Amino acid sequence: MADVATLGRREQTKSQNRQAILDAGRAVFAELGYDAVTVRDIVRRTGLASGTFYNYFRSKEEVFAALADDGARRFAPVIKHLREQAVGFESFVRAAISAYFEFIAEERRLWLEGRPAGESARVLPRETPEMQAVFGEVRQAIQAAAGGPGGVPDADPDYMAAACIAIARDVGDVMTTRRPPDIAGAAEFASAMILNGLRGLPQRREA
Amino acid sequence: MADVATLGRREQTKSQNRQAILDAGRAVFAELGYDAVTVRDIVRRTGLASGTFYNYFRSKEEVFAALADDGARRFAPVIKHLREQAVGFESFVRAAISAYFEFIAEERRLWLEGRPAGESARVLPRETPEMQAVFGEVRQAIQAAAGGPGGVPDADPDYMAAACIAIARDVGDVMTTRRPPDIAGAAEFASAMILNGLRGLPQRREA
Amino acid sequence: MADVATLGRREQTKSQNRQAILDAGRAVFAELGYDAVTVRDIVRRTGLASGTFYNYFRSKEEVFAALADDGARRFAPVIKHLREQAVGFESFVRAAISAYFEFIAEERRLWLEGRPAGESARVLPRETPEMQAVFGEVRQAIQAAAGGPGGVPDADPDYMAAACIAIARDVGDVMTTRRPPDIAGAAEFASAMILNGLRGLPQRREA
Amino acid sequence: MADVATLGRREQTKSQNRQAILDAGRAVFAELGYDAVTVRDIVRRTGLASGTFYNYFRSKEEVFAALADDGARRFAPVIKHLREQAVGFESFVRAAISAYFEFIAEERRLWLEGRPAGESARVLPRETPEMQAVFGEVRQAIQAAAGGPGGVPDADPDYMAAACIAIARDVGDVMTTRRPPDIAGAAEFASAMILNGLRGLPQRREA
DNA sequence: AATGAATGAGAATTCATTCAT
DNA sequence: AATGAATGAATTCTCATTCAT
Repeated sequence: MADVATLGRREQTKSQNRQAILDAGRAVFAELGYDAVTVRDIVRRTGLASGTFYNYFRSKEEVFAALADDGARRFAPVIKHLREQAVGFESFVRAAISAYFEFIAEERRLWLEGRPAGESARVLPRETPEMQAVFGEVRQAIQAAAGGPGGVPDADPDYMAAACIAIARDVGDVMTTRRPPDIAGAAEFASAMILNGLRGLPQRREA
Repeated sequence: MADVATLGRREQTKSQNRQAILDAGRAVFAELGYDAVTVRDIVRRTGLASGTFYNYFRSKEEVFAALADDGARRFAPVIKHLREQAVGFESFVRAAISAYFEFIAEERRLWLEGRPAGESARVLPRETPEMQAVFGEVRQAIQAAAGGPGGVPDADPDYMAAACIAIARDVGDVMTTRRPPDIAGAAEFASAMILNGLRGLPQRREA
Repeated sequence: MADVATLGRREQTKSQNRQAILDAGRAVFAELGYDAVTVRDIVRRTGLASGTFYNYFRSKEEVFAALADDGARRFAPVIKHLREQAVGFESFVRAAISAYFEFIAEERRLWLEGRPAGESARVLPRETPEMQAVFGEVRQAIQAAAGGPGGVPDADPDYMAAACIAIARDVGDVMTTRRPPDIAGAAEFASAMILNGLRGLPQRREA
Repeated sequence: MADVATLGRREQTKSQNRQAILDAGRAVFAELGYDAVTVRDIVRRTGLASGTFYNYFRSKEEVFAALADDGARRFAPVIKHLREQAVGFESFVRAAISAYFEFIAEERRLWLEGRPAGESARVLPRETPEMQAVFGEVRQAIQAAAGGPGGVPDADPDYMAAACIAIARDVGDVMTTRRPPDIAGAAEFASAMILNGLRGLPQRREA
């Protein structure tokens, strides 16, 4: 945690500083939530001088965007892999939900670990830039698959994407509040809800 | 508990100020969004002196909470009425979803009406304290009905409530971005997604 | 000098604060010059809290403008009196020039008094908001009188005003650098330059 | 003193950088005005590294001073030529004023050309370092000629120089605000004002 | 209670200057 | 010499909160 802060400033090369800011940003976004975060919070966490921040980013918005970008870059292949790996839409949904639930349970665990017992999470893992990016990927995947051969019904793709992500996100949120979180049970629930929900949807064209 | 008619003059003024602050809070939360709102914004809107605010609330958080409370009190009977009116869970879901979608579409319309064309909505109707309260009511309703005679399956009630609300909320959000919003279509989509989704859920007890 | 700063804050009434800011503004504008002055400089000088400044003015620009306004209000009657008092334009010019030169010599004297010997003036008295206002008054007076019965020639009034003020200002500047300043001599010089200069001007209409 | 041809390669580069900084300084002083200019502005314009600036100048003040020096060196012969060319003081004044007014009108025109219509000039040509230098030259010329055979009266030379320059400068400023600027008229006005003004001046010695 | 001016901590941002490379 | 990232003091401005009236 204090690693970055305890490094001498001089030793940090240029790209290390950029990374230090991103790391600090990730940490404080997770800790305080996007709106509560100030540029100062990020800077403080890096141990850099305040002016240095502005050599890399113009605002916390840019940091968030860069983080989301990073996330998208890292997760896009994972999602892609999941889709290729899976036989049919159903197995894709189950795999994606499981991966997501495991990820947020782990994030939550890490978060609670570093905290005094009384303090409860203020920010949900799914609000991190990375997760925003993942949601974007999934949305695109569903929208692309709508009405296609994968088994996704020919209903409104925006509605479908919104509904699927909403279920995963909010069931996941409930799951992470449980001690211990029942990852398998929650994943089974969310997957069933999504798959059955989609299955019964009215088709857009012809019966 | 204390009837308005039984309040003396002084208490009248007192509660008028409280109400003025709540009204102002509702307005600015809707206008600016929770995070962007400052106590000054609320106070300015009331015309009261800034110090007066602190006679009634300690922070904007308290105002928001009071508003949500108000909402809960006002909407609880509406929800109840909807449930009593409906024959079975399905017709309750359809009625509730339709009512909600109509409400947010109307809110959105009113919002856009008062704006120059270019400006897009910054705050979603469902983020208002009142809607938070409605979601709470619905959550309780579903949780109470789980596994009961109304047709709600015997699955995890927290997950079910979360999933149902999530679908309604996020499909509703997508709907309100469309010009014109297809209320009936979106309601049909969300209802089908919820009802079919729930129907296929694994039961908790027995096979 | 420290009077204002040593007063307790509480004792200062609202209008006293406004005045304190204006006084501080006048002092620091004279000391540092308009561009170099920061809001902080003004605030520091008042002993008030930084936020208090913004209860009265939005920027140093507003302070300067208020000061100039003040100056205009105070000097307008003086100029007017000078004009009424004077028989003809010539005696007005002589009186105005003398008054001006006496004023800046005095300002300069006061300024030097409070300074260590080595330090030279950084800001000319004529750059104060008050003097800006006076120049404005004089400009209007000359422009109004052009071609009229007072003896002001019928040449371009803007050019005349600019030239007269320019002479007074710059000869005055040179005068104040002399030890001791020869007020009478400089006034005689400037008056002669202005009056003879104007006298020989080509008329605008007819020979 | 050191001829360019005698400079070695290294010195060549050195003086190229110095010149680049001066050029950039001239440009940004003209564009932004002295006070608004930052060292960064100058450096940015050169394309050099920020640290390099400090190998040549210690501050923007030094750049301005060097520019003024340059100007003085370049304009001194021009002024001298004007004086030698002219028969008598009057023709010198007329020639100098005309040259000056043509110069600032042209500068103004060039400035406005590169601007959107709404934007008005922020920096006066006469505030450039070069013009400061020219004024210095003229001041010396007048001071040197005072009471001499050229027709300059035997009055206080500092006052005379100040008054003449003041008239030219401020009438010129007014002229450049007019669309189109009446160069000939303004020059006639300023020349007449100066020459008649000087003519009537009280002599210093003898009655 | 109500008032509203005063407060001062804290946020964003800029920029002259340094200094390791 | 040249480079240019790092520095951190300085500046503007906002806002929750207090408190004398």
